[in-house]
Amino acid sequence: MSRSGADLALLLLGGFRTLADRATVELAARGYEDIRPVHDFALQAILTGADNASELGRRMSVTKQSAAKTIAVLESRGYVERRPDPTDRRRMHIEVTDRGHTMLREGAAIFDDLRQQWETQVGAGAVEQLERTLRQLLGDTTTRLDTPGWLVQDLGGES
Amino acid sequence: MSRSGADLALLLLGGFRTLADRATVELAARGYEDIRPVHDFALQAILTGADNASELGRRMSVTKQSAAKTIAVLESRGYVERRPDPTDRRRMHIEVTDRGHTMLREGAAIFDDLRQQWETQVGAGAVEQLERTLRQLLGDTTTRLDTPGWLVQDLGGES
DNA sequence: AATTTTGGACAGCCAGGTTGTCTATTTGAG
DNA sequence: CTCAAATAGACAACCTGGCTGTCCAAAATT
Repeated sequence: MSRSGADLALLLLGGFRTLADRATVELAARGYEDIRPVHDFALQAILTGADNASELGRRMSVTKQSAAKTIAVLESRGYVERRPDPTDRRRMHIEVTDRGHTMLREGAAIFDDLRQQWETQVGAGAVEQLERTLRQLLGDTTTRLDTPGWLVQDLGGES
Repeated sequence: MSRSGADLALLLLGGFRTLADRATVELAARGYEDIRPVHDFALQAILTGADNASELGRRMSVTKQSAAKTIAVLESRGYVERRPDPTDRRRMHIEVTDRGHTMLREGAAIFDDLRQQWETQVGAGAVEQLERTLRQLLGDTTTRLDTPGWLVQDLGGES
């Protein structure tokens, strides 16, 4: 029964939110309470070369001002440090701290874990198939994951 | 090659964004320039019984204040009308206007169209499989699609 | 009749984007 | 070598779309 296209969109969003929300909860449980997936991804971008605000902005498809704000948050939380670039005095070089590295590792582990849970639910083949289809559909589209204010939601504490 | 769980999350988000962004563009092209999928979904909720702010809030898992804001937007754009409920003078009854109905139909058509495009890209079977898997994984989780500020993005006008 | 619940509105706050403006520095053209 | 253009970053002001808190009027319940 071919459902509507809107349903399909909702399912995709639901899938992402489920993963992201659970990851947020897990991260919080491990002591990274003030962090959401966006920060995780930003950190990853920084680690892989986007070591200044302008470049980070380009990578994440947001303005450099927004990128600077994100960096400020990461810095205040102790995940990165900023220091003047010795060769270009306009730049502030961004470096991921030890805490940042650790958080990144934990984050990746959590996501991998979630993926595995899904595999036990529907079989590894189904998850792979899902990924393959999506990859094929999206091609090389870069996904910007900006301003998901909703990632910060309560997540329904089991009060 | 089993990629990381984070990739999977990004793919899901990317899939949703692709659909949502394209739908926004299409809607705009058809004269609904000030509308994003959230409004579409809110309208749908209103149509199916959430005919007052408090109820709409419950349906969309947001506060009644937020729901009221959304309604105010929809009203100012002419998609709904508010009129006092004759039987309960606390309530403002919300009604979808003709324009609202039309927009809803167009929106659904657009999403269906996008889905069909995907089917021609990867085959109807793959899309169905993807849906089946996601449905299985998500179960009866209700997806809240609040505050996607990012749905409003430029979408890279082809200047 | 009095209390509790509910619907709605208003104010103020926050996050995370945006544009616009400005300075310092580097780069590149002539 | 000099001067113009591009780039990095910061600051301010604004917008959207959530949130909480407070408050009032109208049900609903006791």
